[in-house]
Amino acid sequence: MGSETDPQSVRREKLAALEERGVDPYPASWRVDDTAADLLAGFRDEGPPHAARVGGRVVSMRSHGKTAFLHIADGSGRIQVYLRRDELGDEAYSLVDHIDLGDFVGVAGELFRTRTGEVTVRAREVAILAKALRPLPLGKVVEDGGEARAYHQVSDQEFRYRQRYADLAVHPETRKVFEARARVIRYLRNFLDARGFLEVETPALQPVYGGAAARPFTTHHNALDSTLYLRIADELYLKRCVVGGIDRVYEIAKDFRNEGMDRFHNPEFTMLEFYQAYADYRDFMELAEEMLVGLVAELHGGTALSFQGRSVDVRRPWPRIRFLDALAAEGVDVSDLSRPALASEAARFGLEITPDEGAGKILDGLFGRLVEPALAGPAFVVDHPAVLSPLAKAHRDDPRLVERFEAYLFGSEWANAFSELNDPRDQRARLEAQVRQAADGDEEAPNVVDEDFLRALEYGMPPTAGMGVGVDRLVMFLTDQPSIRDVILFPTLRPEGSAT
RNA sequence: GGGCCCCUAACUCAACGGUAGAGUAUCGGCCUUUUAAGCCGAGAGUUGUGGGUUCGAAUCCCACGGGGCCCA
Repeated sequence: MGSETDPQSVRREKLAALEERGVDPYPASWRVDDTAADLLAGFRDEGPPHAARVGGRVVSMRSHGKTAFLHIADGSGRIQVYLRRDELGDEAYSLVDHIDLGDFVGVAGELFRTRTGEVTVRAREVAILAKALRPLPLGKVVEDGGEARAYHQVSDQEFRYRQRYADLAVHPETRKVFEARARVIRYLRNFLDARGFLEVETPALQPVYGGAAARPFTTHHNALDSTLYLRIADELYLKRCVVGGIDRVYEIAKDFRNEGMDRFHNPEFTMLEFYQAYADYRDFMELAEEMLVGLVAELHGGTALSFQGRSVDVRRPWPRIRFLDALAAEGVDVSDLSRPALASEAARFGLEITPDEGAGKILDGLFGRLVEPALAGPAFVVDHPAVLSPLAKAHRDDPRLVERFEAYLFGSEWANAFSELNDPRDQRARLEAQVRQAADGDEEAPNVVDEDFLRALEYGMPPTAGMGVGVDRLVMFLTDQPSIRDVILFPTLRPEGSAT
């Protein structure tokens, strides 16, 4: 295969040539004193020359015979390097012939400003730090008055998701998304820490799954010879913590749901859940508003947020829309919440339902079709029917409803909260009803009652509010990324059939 | 689960039933302040895979694979 101009063969040949000269193409270390960004920021035209010692990946190269310019990129940004044969000597300069785009190099020298005005490291010493055997699809990037114009960048989404390492190496803006993601998570942690919440870790491997309606991933523990499930939610364990007296508790963790994948769903995703004793869902609406307003200010300043061409203002307070009122406003008859009545309403609105879908599913479907798309600005949907929410407390004013809200943004739910159900008798009845649903074919209902959870509730759980936040989706909104795969470093993909 | 769209050189794209091309990248040559460096020259493809229609298929049809978008 290896014709002489095939990039990978060429690189292997250069590597062999280096080793023949006694140059280690993968040295153990190279002391770095500076980052590209610091050097550029700290440069002064007057005064003695500023020493510079950097390392980075070669992302562009212009060789002129006895001189060469290249740009190297480190974690902070990129900086130009200027190599002269008369200053480096023939032997050191000949390294230039063995450097390819994508190689890591170390450069020591001093800063100067070129004729065209770019702050540049004039090299006194050059070393190859790691030879790249595989070419990166490096497009050309031109700094144009602060704006980086890029040419011929890889646009193939599959490549970007499957080879995120190359995507990151080639697209600085991809890294920006993940820096923003880290800021979001840091903000959430600080937000809760500052309010006295304790961060905990609960099991990802669970003998009984619960806390949400979803099909689980199933696995097996060999030593115990027992089936275990990857958690679909943290809820039931965090409530156990509240039973134990951790009045304010939270967890940021991966949940796993064995369901379809799309722009808003990845099989493993990051969930924040937090619980506060002696609070109710109304308190948490305030908290949700504070949280999002704070995040928007943290990431963008101000209260404006744009997502995929739509712009909203997140200023408080947000409208509170009662679930059944919203459906009624669309013409749905919600006077009878029995399954037959709802099924006929669904038919009237052209919503197909299957026999195993209960009243809750139908309500959910009607709501998703008729109401959700219109919820562009921040809003709370509140007071859901009890059938939809087996873990929420019955509404103090209307026993058909529960004390629950979902926070919406850009037509999509990003948070879900209840006044938590703490009556162990009511909770048992609802969990047993779920198991019956499972027996009737509902694959999203848990198949056994979590007796240990009920035991915990029987010891007594104070009145408590709880909220779950889909962190990935929140990051999508805050970073204006169109797909959940753009905010997960290594999203789930179908396994590659054949390599290379 | 259903519908629509995409897959051509390493990258970005053209060719839309009649010989598969360009720019970048790569390779060789020249070049001591360039920056999408420049000039001269070269190599590079089982057009995602498999089948079919046709004198002839990247192009039309079918299946499969992968991806994207929309809907359930």
